[in-house]
Amino acid sequence: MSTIKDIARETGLSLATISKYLNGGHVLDQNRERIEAAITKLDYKVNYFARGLKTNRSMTVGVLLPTISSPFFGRVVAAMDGRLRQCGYHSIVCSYDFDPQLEQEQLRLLVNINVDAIVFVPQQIDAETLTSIVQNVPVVLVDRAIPDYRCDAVVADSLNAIYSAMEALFRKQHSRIGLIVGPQDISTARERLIGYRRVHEDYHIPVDEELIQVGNYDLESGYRLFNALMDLTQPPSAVCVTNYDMTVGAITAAHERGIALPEQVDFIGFDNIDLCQVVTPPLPFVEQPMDEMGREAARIVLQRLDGGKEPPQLLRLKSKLSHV
Amino acid sequence: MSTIKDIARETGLSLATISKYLNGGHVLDQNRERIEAAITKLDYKVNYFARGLKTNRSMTVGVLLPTISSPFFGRVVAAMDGRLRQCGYHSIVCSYDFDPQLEQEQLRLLVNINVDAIVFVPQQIDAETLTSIVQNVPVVLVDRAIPDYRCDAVVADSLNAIYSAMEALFRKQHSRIGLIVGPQDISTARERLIGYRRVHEDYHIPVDEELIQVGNYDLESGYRLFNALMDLTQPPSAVCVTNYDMTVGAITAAHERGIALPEQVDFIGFDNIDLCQVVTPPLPFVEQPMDEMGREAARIVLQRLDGGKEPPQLLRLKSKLSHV
DNA sequence: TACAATAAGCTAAACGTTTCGTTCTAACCT
DNA sequence: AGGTTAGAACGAAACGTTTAGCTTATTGTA
Repeated sequence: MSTIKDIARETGLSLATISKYLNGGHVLDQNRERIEAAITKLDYKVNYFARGLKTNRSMTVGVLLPTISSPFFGRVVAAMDGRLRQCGYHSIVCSYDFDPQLEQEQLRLLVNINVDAIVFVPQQIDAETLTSIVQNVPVVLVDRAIPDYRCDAVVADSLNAIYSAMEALFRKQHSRIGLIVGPQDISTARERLIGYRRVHEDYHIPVDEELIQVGNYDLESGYRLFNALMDLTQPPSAVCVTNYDMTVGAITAAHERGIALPEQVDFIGFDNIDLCQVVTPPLPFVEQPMDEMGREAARIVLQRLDGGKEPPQLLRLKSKLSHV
Repeated sequence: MSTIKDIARETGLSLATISKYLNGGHVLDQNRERIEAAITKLDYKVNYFARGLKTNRSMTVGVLLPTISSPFFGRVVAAMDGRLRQCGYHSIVCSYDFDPQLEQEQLRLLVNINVDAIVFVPQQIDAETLTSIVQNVPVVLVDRAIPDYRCDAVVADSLNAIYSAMEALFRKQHSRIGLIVGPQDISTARERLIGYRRVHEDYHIPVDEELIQVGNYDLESGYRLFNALMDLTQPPSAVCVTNYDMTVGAITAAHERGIALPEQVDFIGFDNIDLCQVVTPPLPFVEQPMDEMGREAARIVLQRLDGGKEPPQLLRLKSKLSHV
């Protein structure tokens, strides 16, 4: 591996000049050419470690997700990465596979490898632990907040999303609407349930607790809980499902029972753009602003990396109902 | 941030001794305690950059995937990461979102940040480009091979997987079997098609080209191509779909048309364990050995990092048909 | 023509580790 | 008691950059 010294020797210039050029500084045209030539000739690459040691920057943003196989997070990260890349930063992704132990470990890893910022979708961790692990590195929470932890966060407005979905169904004269919601230790899943209750309150429609089914965000629970709803002595006339995988499960269950969506049971899915659009007729779904979440997360990260000292902001982005 | 020097000062020991201890060396019990105490007191953490600069190792494995939202790759990576973690290595994931430009860029990034090895699911890149980007870093290909590129690779035996799936259907007297297969620039998708043709040859059953539908591995194409098969003047009596998302699409299409799987049209899915198991009756599917692929990839990586100089190996792992 | 102002390049010190070769200490043997 | 040896600790150099402070060359202006 050749170093900056080799380039200096080859070109007859000093280390400082080479370094200056590499970092975007101005050098004489003639020297620029010489340096370029030497770089290609010797196949020089800057040493990441040496640079990091001096600058204390890695130009790298760590991303920690509950799982690596989620279309939702995949989309958010893609949007974010695109934006960061434009500014010379790169994303590095880790997942903890829903394991609370690993959640902390991976966080420690990111800190250890000196990422300049951390974008984090938390699950179990509490404010205190997070504080103790991460110091001096800006953290941006995505999709979920952590109670009592002060930092930037970008979330979708789950409460209003469900609220409008319900309103749409109320307008169509439904008053018994099934809800398949996620684990209640996830802040946004809680919010979705709150939205469900609040809209009932506001419209003076009683909530039948039987209609609230708590799943764990996977396909199987969507399938099982949709069936559970239909097996009630008094089944709902409409069902709203609140994430990607459970939407697949619920639609499959409906199809199997020969229930025509949305004619026999009205239906609103969540996040699963592909599936909801592909079925005939297309089904309405709540679409969280994935690209916007990614872009905003990137914006905040860049702002912090630029030394921004504003108080932490909680950004609540609007979800939208695909169509009614 | 405190450094090893602070620990030395605090304990009265020399840099060398602290470093030795940090790297697992033996020191007097009394000193060990002093060092430990100083470390917690000063909240010392080794500087990743400085260590890397000296050792030329990052203890980090870069993983590059076509997309970050795939249950298949997610599972493979999880298995791999678990194994690597046991040996003190960590995985760092990037994706190129099916973008050939980004595929190269991300590869360069991984090289630049000095990962010790690269695990790579390639799509478009050719041997020459890859060679020019990655030098002196062991590469392990996963799921797909690259023509003319000599390196370790771990793939599932797609050819035989499809072969056995077809045999199972032949045994049930099907002779017109639809195939929904992936893009033919992906090596394993090619193999799956070859397996389809070969088994027909071997069984002396003619191939009707109409029955071969080439999709692009997403939900929509599974849906559309299943419908295309059913719309043939002479539709197949069984259908085999060859990845996760297209399996969702195909099952949905079948359900919508009121086709009972597997009674009216026999069916074999791929990879989508959740969905195929949840439907009633459960549908057979080809299950690629995701965990094994991950573990084997890790094993090879570790072997290379340990200086292993064996010739590159192409590991072809057996897929299995869930049940008949 | 002389002088300031600007641009370009240089020297050398630092960043925080690891590691080689050396020195010190104490235990063991004959 | 003298000599040997193993174990522990040490001193110092090196890894490949960046950057502050300085020198030299060039240009424009009075």
